[in-house]
Amino acid sequence: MIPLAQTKKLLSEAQEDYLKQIYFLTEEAAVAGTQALADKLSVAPASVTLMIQKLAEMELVHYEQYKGVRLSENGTRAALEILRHHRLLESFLQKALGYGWDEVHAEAEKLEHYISETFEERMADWLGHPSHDPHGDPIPDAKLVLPSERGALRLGDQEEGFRGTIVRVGTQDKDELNLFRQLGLVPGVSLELLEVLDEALRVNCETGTFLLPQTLSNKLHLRRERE
Amino acid sequence: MIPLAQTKKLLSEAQEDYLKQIYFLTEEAAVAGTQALADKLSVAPASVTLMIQKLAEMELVHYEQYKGVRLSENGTRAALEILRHHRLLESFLQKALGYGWDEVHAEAEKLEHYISETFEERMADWLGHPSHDPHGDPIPDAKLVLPSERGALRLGDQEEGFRGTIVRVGTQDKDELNLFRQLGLVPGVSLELLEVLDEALRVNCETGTFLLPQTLSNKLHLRRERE
DNA sequence: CCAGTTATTTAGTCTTACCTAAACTATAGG
DNA sequence: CCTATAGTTTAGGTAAGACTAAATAACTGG
Repeated sequence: MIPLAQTKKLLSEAQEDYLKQIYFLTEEAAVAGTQALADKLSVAPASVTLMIQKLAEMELVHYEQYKGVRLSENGTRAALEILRHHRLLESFLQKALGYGWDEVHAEAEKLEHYISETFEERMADWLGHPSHDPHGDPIPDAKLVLPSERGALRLGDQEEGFRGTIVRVGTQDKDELNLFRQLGLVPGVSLELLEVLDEALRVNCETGTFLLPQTLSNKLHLRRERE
Repeated sequence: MIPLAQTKKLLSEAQEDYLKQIYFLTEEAAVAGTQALADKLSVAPASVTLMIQKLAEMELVHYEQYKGVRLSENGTRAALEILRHHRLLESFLQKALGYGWDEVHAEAEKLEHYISETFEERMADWLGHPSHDPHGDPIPDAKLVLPSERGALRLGDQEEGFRGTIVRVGTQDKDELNLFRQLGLVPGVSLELLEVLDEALRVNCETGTFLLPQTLSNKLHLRRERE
């Protein structure tokens, strides 16, 4: 009488980090490349290949040599679980423990690997089962389903004259976060796209008018405002 | 220009666990023996010797071959830090997140190694800087000073007729904790020592009269009640 | 005070988990 | 078709932590 296959976790911190990065990279590109992963994780490409092979053996990823890697169903589940941990932690640290907007990430990054399902659940209860974290990033629910993001548009894709409300600041970089906050570009703020330049956008909001480089403007997600 | 020596942590989970156990064992016995540590940590004695040598090199313990081991000043600091993490976590999980009396330990045992000083501090704030955790165990303060335990007596050391109030249930064992709770022996409860037998004590409290084996009665700490 | 027992340490291995450099190989774009 | 680039293989390294077996020290009871 063999017990049910363990959907349960036995993943190391490193393995979870690989899965998370594969998840992020395949949000845009179908498959994740070795080099891109190596950059994100600050390791040599050879290390990535090795780890990917291990993850493939565990059936957490689909892997084709020289082609790239993407998450399997189990891998996606694992990644979403980590994402849920991370984003609930960010919310909880901020709302329950008074962490600052830029302090939460590092702590969540560590703890996401070590909290139990119970901890996850109790945080969700405490927070009232939020659908988004303080940066506007969507939190998978207990069944690991992401809230639908209907109407969320990337600022970088819009045309001059576009007006919208920021719903998400899609970056984890501490400096970028601080910059956004200093510019007053946080979820809830209304904004107008004044001019599309070569490498930047000119935008206007409550706190003023700025030039926003493409790299940054692609990280802002907005909901269109009816004019 | 070399920066100040790092009193800061670079200890592995295993190392921290060794330090913690040495701390507990030397609460009663001046030095901790290899065998006792091996039992507590569920490893072979040889493994303990190896680790102790490593810790001695790091100047976290004082070690004399064949004699035993005790914490150095730095080692004590490290152990108290972990203890503080653990006990704050137990309190916080219970009070803020509604964990049950027996659920807290396992989670705290894991997380104590990974939370930051910030997390520690914020929990302490949230809890109002408690001096004791839900089991009555003392929590070192931010400067790692333990609250004085004046008047706390071990039940096992008392004579027939002794009456006192439980202030601490000094065990981490899940089954023992459950037993104590089922008997109604939790901090705050008043109790009378009826009879001292060979291997057990007969005690009486609100919830009834029981025979308590020595091994258990040594774990109850009480404050004498004025008659 | 010595012998047998027990506790402790040494020595030599093992495993796991990651990582790297260097050499080799596939692939896709000109 | 051919080469630059991205990806892979190979071989090897490190670090942590554990184990067994054998040697040695310490304790204890006669």
